Amino acid sequence: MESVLNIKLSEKLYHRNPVETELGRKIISQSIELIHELGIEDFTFRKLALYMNTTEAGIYRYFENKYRLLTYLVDWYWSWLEFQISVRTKNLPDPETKIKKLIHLLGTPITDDVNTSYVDEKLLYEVVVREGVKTYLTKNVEEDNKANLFKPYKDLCKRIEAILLDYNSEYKYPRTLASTIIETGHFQSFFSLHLPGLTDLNGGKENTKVIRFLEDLVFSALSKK
Amino acid sequence: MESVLNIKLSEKLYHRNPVETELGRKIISQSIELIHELGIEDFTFRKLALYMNTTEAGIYRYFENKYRLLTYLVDWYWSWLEFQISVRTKNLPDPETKIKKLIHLLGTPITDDVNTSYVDEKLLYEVVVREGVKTYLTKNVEEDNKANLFKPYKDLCKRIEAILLDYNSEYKYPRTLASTIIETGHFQSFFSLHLPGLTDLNGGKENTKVIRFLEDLVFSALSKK
DNA sequence: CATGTAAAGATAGTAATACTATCATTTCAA
DNA sequence: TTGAAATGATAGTATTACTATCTTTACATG
Repeated sequence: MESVLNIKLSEKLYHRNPVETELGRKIISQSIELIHELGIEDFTFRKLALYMNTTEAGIYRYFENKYRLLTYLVDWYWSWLEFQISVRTKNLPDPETKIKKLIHLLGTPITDDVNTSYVDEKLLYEVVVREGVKTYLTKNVEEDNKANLFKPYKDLCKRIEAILLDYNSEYKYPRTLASTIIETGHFQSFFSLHLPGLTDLNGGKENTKVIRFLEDLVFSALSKK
Repeated sequence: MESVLNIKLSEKLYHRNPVETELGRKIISQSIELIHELGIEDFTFRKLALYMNTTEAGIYRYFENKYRLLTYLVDWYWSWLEFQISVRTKNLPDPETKIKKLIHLLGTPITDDVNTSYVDEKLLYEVVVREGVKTYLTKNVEEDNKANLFKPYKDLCKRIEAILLDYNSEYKYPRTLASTIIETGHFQSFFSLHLPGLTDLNGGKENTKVIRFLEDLVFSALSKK
């Protein structure tokens, strides 16, 4: 077994399942590196083929185009994160601690998970922060949504929603708050690194300040008046 | 005078100032339509030239590439919105009313402003919601930021920050909350239209539910404990 | 009225992108 | 040993993302 943790993703995402072959797994790991380096706009399958010493046609056998590949990577990340959250909050005593834990998990690029050999989670986290929204902010969202391409994201939102409701079952917008936490965590983390003028959260080590902001925001929203 | 309201944008955004010529203004109005129709990924200068019955080379004389044009449009929108907020909150009696007003302005695509002849604000609003973040979620953010390409966005955040502080001068994250309101407003509005599974805000007319969620979120965050 | 200049139109060309197709070779499993 | 699946090698096509050049139009000024 190459990987202890096996993440199953929709077959609509690929032509040939990349986790089943050597080349497929190499496409995953190397594309994370190259998208990280170039950004999705400048990233091409030709460049990836050169980068990993294979042929363009070979990559097209696995993925229809670079946006499908990106969606695959992002979906993989959401599934992995949901798994992390489920495992790491399971035995926590109360909902408050759970919420703190999950905000922490959302904001912290975890050091490379030894159970997933061909994915560098730290790098993937940065790719998801910068490129993730580009999977759904498109003209064909609805079509892609019908094909269930955003299921892992929805599942993650639902899990977070359940934890939020556990803390305050009266709260009116649990799912909205769930997606807000995820997206806000990402773009504030991006701002603090690259556009410091847009946030008060710079300077701190890692994302500690983003995490504190989110805690403040979430607990004030959830507290009953 | 074609346009009563004149918005001045950085010269780094264009080769030739589009507002000064007939063709330039036509590029603005028609590109909003075509980006709205195709999405920025499928939009090309060639298609735009065909669409507006001119030549590709002509468009390149105004804008370096489609992303610069997009940034121009988005910057225009932020400047226009900041102006709207400043005018429409100026004479309001108290900070609470001002905050409500600005959330309303952020969430509502205002019907076409008669003062800006060559821009359809409703259409532009939808373009900004779907494509806006793609101007800064790139590999070259920092470079573009140095060239001041995001100044209108920063100015808007600062204005919102000032209003938030007016309501509660003790609040620790006013600028972060400002950018959070803007971005959350956009993507929740997008979710409610295209990915209803991700939000509790569907069904309502226009963005009223998004607006109510934001009010709830902002006032809980700002209220002193 | 003549003339100069700025803008726009017309046309062409080039390197890179985004694919698809075909055929040969390797691998490994029955 | 044989056959299927995966990979590699090569080629080709339409489109994209530009740049360059030359002509025409418009209009402003002396």
